[in-house]
Amino acid sequence: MKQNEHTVVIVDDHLLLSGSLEKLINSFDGFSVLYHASNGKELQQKLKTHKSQPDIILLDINMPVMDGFETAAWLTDNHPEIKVLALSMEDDEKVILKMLQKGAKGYLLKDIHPDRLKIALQEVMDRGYYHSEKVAATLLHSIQPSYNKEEVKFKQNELTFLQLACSEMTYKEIADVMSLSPKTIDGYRQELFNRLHIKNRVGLVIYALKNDLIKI
Amino acid sequence: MKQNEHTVVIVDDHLLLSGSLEKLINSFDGFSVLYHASNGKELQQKLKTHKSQPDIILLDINMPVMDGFETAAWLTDNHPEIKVLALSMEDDEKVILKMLQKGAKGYLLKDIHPDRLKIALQEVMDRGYYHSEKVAATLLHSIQPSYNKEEVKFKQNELTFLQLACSEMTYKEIADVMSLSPKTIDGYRQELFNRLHIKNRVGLVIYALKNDLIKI
DNA sequence: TAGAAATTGGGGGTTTTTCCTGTGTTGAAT
DNA sequence: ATTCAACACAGGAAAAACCCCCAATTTCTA
Repeated sequence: MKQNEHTVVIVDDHLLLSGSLEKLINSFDGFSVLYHASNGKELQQKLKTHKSQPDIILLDINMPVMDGFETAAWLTDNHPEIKVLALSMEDDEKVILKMLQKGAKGYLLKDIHPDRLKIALQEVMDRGYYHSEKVAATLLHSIQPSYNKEEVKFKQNELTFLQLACSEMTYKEIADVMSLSPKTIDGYRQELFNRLHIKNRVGLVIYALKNDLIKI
Repeated sequence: MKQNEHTVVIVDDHLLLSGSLEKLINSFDGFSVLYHASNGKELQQKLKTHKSQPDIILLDINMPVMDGFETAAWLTDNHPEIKVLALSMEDDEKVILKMLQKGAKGYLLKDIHPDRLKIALQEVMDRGYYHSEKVAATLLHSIQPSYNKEEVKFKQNELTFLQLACSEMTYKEIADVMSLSPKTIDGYRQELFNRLHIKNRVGLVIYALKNDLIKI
């Protein structure tokens, strides 16, 4: 490593990406890759054993073992001096916001042009943050007031019921696992049916799927 | 491009990956990247305008406009001499099989080690095909005789019922639109519940979703 | 601190779903 | 000609889902 060079660590379980990314970054003037890790746990260990710390960590979100959210949170707590740049395919507003709340200094989408990566690394070192255009737009959107997009929020119990109702359990069984009376469960059901304008449990499942409330 | 060098075209909408992948492949002895495309449509155009054809096309599956399946099918029909190597994150058996049916000569998972990519390219040129270990295992599994994994086929009426049952209609309504007696519909229901080992209509919806019988 | 709102759940009813068993008809195979 | 399998459908009944109205308690809030 040359002097005055900024160092990067890549945390991604897609070896093909991280491997070729390393070549790319090493070709950038002023940046070099220290090492890789394929998940958060591995990163924790390597941070301990390697003497020199990276300036920037390029962090993927979807990883086995210890995902990007957990890892970012841990890094913010334990290594606040290291700048975390999230690198992900998802431009889902909720994911982006969550990642930034965990302390990421920037969020890059994997569909950016390679040249952009250099700009991103430079900006993070210079100004302390960087975001893809799409991400910036998403962020802007997230702070806009939402006029007609009727806000559908769920209380914790309601959400739990809704998710359980998307399984093969009967309402009686749901009442049991939630330690509530079947009548209360029936109350949740009626309330949700009315609010979401649905006719039966099938409608509930469809709604939950369309709104990412459950995973199949 | 040097003589005797094999040429590669990358089709992927993740510019970051395709950009750094290019660097990687160009560093391989005997391989060089001709150009990129970020979807099937773009590839079609570039194949027309560029005079020299690639030996191999590295093809992502998830793309906007014209996805990997469509593109692979088109390539097989129109450029059978070009070897298509699918490159994807999904190790879902159905996806792999579908891609190979469309004519792909190989299937690489994005979590393979960069060194593997060179082997894959080499193998495709030498032997005509290459698969990741995981993919090979999946393929092997898929051709094993399925003893207990009973083949689930649906008769036309059964399938229609199943799909309608995934809406908010009552069985009575389904019977009406299918011009059958509610009792017949009930017969379909019982038969399906038994065959698919499900307990109620929610189970039916989940099953239909998992098996791509309906779209949300 | 009174009143409103949210939370929980009971009473009691109808409709739909779920389940089991049985019957007549048809068309193909023996 | 008989047997067999499939299909469409019926009767009957229990369980679950669905629906409306009401009440006690807590919690928020004006």
